[in-house]
Amino acid sequence: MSIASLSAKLIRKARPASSRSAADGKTASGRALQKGQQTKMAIVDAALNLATQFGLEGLSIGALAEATHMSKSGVFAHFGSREELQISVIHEYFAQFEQAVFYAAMEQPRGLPRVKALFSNWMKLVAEEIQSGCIFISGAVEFDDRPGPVRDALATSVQTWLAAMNRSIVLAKACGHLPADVDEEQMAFEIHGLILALHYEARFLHKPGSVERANKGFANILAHHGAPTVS
Amino acid sequence: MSIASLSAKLIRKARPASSRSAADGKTASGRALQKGQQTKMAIVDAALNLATQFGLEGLSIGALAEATHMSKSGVFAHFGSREELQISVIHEYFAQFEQAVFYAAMEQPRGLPRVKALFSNWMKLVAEEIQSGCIFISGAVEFDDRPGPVRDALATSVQTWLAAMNRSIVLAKACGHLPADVDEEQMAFEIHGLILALHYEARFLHKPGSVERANKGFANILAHHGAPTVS
DNA sequence: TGCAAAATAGCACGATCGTTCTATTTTGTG
DNA sequence: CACAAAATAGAACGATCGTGCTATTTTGCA
Repeated sequence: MSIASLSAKLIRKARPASSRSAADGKTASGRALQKGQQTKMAIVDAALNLATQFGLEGLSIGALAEATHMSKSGVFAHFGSREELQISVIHEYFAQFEQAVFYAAMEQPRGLPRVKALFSNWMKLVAEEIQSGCIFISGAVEFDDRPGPVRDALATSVQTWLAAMNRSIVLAKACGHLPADVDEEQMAFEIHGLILALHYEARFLHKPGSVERANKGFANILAHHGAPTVS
Repeated sequence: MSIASLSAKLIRKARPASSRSAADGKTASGRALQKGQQTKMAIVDAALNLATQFGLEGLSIGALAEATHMSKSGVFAHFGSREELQISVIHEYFAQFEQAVFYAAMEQPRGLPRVKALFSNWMKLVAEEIQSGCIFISGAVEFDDRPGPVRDALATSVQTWLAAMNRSIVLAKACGHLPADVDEEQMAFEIHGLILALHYEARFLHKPGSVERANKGFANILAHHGAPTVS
């Protein structure tokens, strides 16, 4: 399953009202109203901002109500539970991540250029998140050993992205841009480490030069795994 | 400042009662009682267990009281605030970390053997923490942008350890075990990334083979930075 | 052994949280 | 415009949290 097809799946669930009314045959109105979805999107946007800063666990409905100038129950009614709100935030973050990192790199030709673009886009996003925070990283810590739908949504999103990264390396091998004996799992693991080190040392330790070190580390990984040395 | 000297500094503060009584000249007893310190150590131990599993923010005094079979106020009185409790936990974790990773590696001769031992011990500890959690990692996320004494204690501990790692690489260069032009900050950054990737992929994603990938990554880093290829 | 001080317990406080229930307002449409 | 349904607000709930205050017990030493 491609990262794109998963994204499409996430978009479902958008219009539960219309399908339910058709199934019930009870309510007369055949079309879903739009005002609700509209404000719901605004709430999720605000929630994403709060969650990136304070984490998914630090996201409270009261603070969210204040941020959106609504009442607590007004916000709550859109989701039915805090867990659903958190899941909505995860899906929204995943969609934005997919757009900024994955799709943006698809314009590059398959092979090494695309691998480099994927890393570059990923780096650029995380570098911005040094200020705001990244829920793929904070969420991993918060839901380490807390099973449930929130953890599942988080893990699925991350795994989907990491799998996409893996495939791009496999494709680079197929293109002859990387030696055929390269272990893509190993290479993706090392790249993931660079991103995590960047986030840790820059955001938490405020250590200067972390972005450069992550870039240098990527070049080292490429060189070590047999990519042609360039630029 | 060595990691050892910092550890000694952390131990201070242990006996506030005796020094205060001497200063006041009020209380007659010249010696600090021991029962309090004893149960305090037991509380910190239990708190460390809770904190590794649920994070420093997930550490509640109520749960800690239940774990130690004490009353909330009985626990609370030993620290005066939750922040002090969290700081005590951080200091205790740092002391154990220092013992298991740093001191244990000091038996190895300086140079590459000691660098390898430091990484090996670090790896072994984090591999165990796949089950329990690591407060240097979870704490970094929880106190990303929350200034205060807890964040300071956390950051100081981590920086002390990373500096020790750095120094071991510098020493390896001085011994001629690594080329003189090796960038120890770069090398330490990449090693740190491996540890973080191990913690993320093994503990959160439950991905098998992560320990082997981290070890392989360390060998790759050594090779790329010009260490003699061995075993 | 007695006595002061330290250690611990018990209780209650204010605040915040997610959630529920019941009005009230707003929306979209016949 | 009218009317039903959707959207939002308001108030209250039980639970949990850190913390302060006041007993009560335990400790260590003269």
